[in-house]
Amino acid sequence: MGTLRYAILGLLNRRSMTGYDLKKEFETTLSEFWSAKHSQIYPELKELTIANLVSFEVEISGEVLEKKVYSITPKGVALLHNWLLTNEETYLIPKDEFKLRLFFSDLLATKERLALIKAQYQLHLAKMKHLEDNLKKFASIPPQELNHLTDYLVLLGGIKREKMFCEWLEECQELLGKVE
Amino acid sequence: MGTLRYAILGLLNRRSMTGYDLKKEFETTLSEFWSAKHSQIYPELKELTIANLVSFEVEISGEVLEKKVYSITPKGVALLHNWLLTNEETYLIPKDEFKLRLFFSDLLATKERLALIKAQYQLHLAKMKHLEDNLKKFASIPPQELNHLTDYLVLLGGIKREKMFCEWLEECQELLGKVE
DNA sequence: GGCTACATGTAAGCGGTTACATGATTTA
DNA sequence: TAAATCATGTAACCGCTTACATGTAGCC
Repeated sequence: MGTLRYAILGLLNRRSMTGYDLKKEFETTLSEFWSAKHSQIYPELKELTIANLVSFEVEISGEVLEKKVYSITPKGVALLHNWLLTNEETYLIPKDEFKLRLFFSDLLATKERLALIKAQYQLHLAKMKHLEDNLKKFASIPPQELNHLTDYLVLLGGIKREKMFCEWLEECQELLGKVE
Repeated sequence: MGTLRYAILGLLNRRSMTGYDLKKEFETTLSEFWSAKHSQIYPELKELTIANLVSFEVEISGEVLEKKVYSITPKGVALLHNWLLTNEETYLIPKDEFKLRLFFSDLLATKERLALIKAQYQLHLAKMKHLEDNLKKFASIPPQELNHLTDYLVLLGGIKREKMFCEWLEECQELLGKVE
């Protein structure tokens, strides 16, 4: 797939930044749908530079510290645009360790099984509340500006996902509570 | 994590089988929440055997073909049971290439953006219908037997996930259709 | 006789994480 | 002046996929 390169190109298309800035973007803005550690980002930037998809300028921070500010090249923009259009996805079902546990949970006592579900429910409930908190950063809902609208829609997708999990886990709890 | 070993132990705890049978289980029964290729299964079975978590007996199929029928050992059952109880999950948000595309889709024309969403919608709609079809295999809903009930709940989770995606994509279509 | 399914393995490579490694700048 | 953050890299390893490799059994 090589999706990381497009995530980086997409971010650099919004604004020029350093590898460290990119790292922070993955930790915050993109964390809902993609992630990458700096140990993956720096080598990728090297490759993208060689392929002439990005370029960098060295900036001096303070007295001596050199930082590389990366920008997307016209060739990079073209590739990014092309990737956005050619959507040959077949949609891979994400692995779900909790469902695996649930599937084999006939080995457990009813009490243990319910505890497992409750713990998972708490995780998703907390996540949902956290995401709903993020709605506050939008001045109007839905946002009028396109850039903010896509941000909003992605956040909405996360909230819906967590809500769905919570509802499903409630149903699991109810049906499995009746057993024995 | 080393989750694969528990998936295999869980399956062997239900019934003894060959590596090939396991492969088919991953392709069918577990496909909604876990997957593994035979190139991963066979080496894992080797390791599990060395660790005395499973054992095998050679069976002759036809004239000469030897197949290894694996069974879980008491030590394996104990480890599986322990894994089910110690649920130290922190819940990792699954990567979502479509959301990444959507997030950067301000580069596209409205028409192109809507086409992207529609294609994704079709994928999830088809998946949902396919999963709903699978409900037919249950004699009663909800199933009475515990074993079938966990199967049912996992399936239900998949259907709910696809339904959620469809609803979200409809909202995306509506809000982005208004732009410009 | 030919095709599909059964059956079992290994090797190369990719995407990703964890750990190793270093040093400057800012802030409390 | 100590701690947190900024800043950039490499190395080892893990989980997984794709491809390589081989052969049998059952069915039409």
